[in-house]
Amino acid sequence: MTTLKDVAEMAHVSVSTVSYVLNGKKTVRPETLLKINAAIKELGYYPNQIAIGLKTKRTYTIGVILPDISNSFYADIIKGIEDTVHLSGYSVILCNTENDENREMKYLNTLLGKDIDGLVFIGTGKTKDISGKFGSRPVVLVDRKFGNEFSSVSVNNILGGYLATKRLLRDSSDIIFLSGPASVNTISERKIGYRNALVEAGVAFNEDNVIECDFTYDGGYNAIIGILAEHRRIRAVFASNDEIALGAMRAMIENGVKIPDEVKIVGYDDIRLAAMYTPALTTIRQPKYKMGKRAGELILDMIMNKGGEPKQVVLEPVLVERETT
Amino acid sequence: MTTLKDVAEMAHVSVSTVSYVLNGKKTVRPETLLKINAAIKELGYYPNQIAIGLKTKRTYTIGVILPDISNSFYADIIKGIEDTVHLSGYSVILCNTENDENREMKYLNTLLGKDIDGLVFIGTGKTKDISGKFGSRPVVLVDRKFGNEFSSVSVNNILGGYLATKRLLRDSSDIIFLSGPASVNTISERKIGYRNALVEAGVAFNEDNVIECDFTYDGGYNAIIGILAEHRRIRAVFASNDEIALGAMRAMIENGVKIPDEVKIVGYDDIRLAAMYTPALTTIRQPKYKMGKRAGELILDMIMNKGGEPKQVVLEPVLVERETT
DNA sequence: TTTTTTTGGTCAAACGTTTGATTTAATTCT
DNA sequence: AGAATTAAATCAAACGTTTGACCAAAAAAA
Repeated sequence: MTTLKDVAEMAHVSVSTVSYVLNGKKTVRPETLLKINAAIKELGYYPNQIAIGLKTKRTYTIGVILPDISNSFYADIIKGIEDTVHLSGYSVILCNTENDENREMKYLNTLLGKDIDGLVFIGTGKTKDISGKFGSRPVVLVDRKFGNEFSSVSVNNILGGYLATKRLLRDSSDIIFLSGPASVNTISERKIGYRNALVEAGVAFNEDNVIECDFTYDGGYNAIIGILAEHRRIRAVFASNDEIALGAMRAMIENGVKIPDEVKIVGYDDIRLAAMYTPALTTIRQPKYKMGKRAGELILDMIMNKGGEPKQVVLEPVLVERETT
Repeated sequence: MTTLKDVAEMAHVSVSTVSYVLNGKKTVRPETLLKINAAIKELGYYPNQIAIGLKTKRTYTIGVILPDISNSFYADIIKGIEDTVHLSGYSVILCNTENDENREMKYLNTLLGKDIDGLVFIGTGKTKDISGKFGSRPVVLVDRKFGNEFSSVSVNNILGGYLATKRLLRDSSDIIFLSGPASVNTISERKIGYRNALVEAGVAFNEDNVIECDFTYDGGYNAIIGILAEHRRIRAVFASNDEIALGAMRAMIENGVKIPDEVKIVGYDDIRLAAMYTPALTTIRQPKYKMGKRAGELILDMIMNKGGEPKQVVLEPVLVERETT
């Protein structure tokens, strides 16, 4: 490895001179500049970020903790983050928790030791009290919120639920809500939106119409199979994510119910599959990439300006209409 | 930030003593141990990895360069990598090139400066000569190969093409190969497998049956629409990835051709959608997660054992049969 | 008891930078 | 030409660790 010292020796100047020109903090005589540049090139020198980090307390690295990178929702978010921060010279450390709180804790500690400049945190949601877990560094929460203590970027889930339900209401007032686990915050908000749309339209909210199922393809599938087994008529379904919707559709197709002729469906998220399915799924699009982008901007801002007041940015979901409605 | 020095002062010992106990490199009197541990706890001390890295030349960080994290193929790979290396205390830096060679170059330089311990590289494929780009650190290539100069983990694409074609051959000898860009290595290997299966079965290889299309859903869709427009009869399709297959299916469904009754289809990759589609797609599964896992193991091995001979591991794809055959 | 060995601990240099303080050289002003 | 100013370059300490060399005291061997 070539160091500043090697360069300095070759150029017959001091280490600090080289450092100064590298950082453009002082001017030097044109000829010295030439010598130094020549030496740098000749030796193939590049600065050691570790040493710089030790001195400056800036690592140009941010950590991202998230539940599952192979879930396209999170993949899109991290892509948004990486895309924006890399423009400012930052790298991102990926921490995949697999929804395991212990692993989450472990990563938190690792990252603290690594002296990251900032952290984007998408928790498992199992840990309720996260205050004081981050030390004093900039943190932004994504798709989660804990009061106003931390900066966050989230999307308006109440609106999302409302939009979906309202669309369905055009065709039927009997709408089944295929809910994920009610304990998850985002889900319960979607339910509120669902309810709001209902009461606004003057239709009674009926708890029997909300069915709590696994947050998966199979969850949706089984839920519909269950309903069908009761010989209950289905007219419209709002699924709290797209995979559930797809599973539900599968169950219907298998049982010969026609979509969208007999049943209308709207999902949530707008994952890649949604548009590729046949029939293509109407859904509430989450601005995933944008969430990541805004999170990246927020964290960069906090790093540059040494904190400041926590900011809450909330994005708006949009209904994208396709073939299931 | 609390440092070793703070701990040392509080425990009334020297800095080195604390360091030694932290690393378990020397034994100390039980009472000193107690004092030190107490001080560590009291101060909430955790070691500064940057400083450690500077001294030891070990950052416990590996870089992963890949074309697109929002592509589930790569997402699964990086998940495999992260899962395995994190067990040995390594973090991964994510570098998303967006298939841009300039960005790829930039990341390479950044990572060199960061003093990563190793690099997993999934190039854009546009850069042909990658020798000498990595300096001397451990590198493993995934899903790509450049002679035997570097360690690599890849999957046997010839076998994959063969397996798919052989399955299709059971129903028809007229098999269309929806190829991605022929310039990509993995694709051309799949084509070789396709050809091998054909000749083995004594059916003539017909270049008209291989259709080069975009490596996307739309690519597959358009290709089939094109064929249908020529009133050409389709009996079996081997698509070089699942998205192409899905697009192709869409085109067929729209035109009333029955799958699998009239046309059999097999895709490639086994992405998440494949199983969720209706009809569920028969496909060649790439062991994505395992590829990542093996890559992680390889890089760890190289780090521990200071290099050694480059190893080539090649994994086997498997046919997973679903509803389109 | 004296010498040797072991145990428990400290010293100080080093890793590759940055940067305030300082020195030296070059330029401008009388 | 000499003094004053400015520009260019250097010194040396610091960042938080690790680790080979060293030392003192206690334990074991002579």
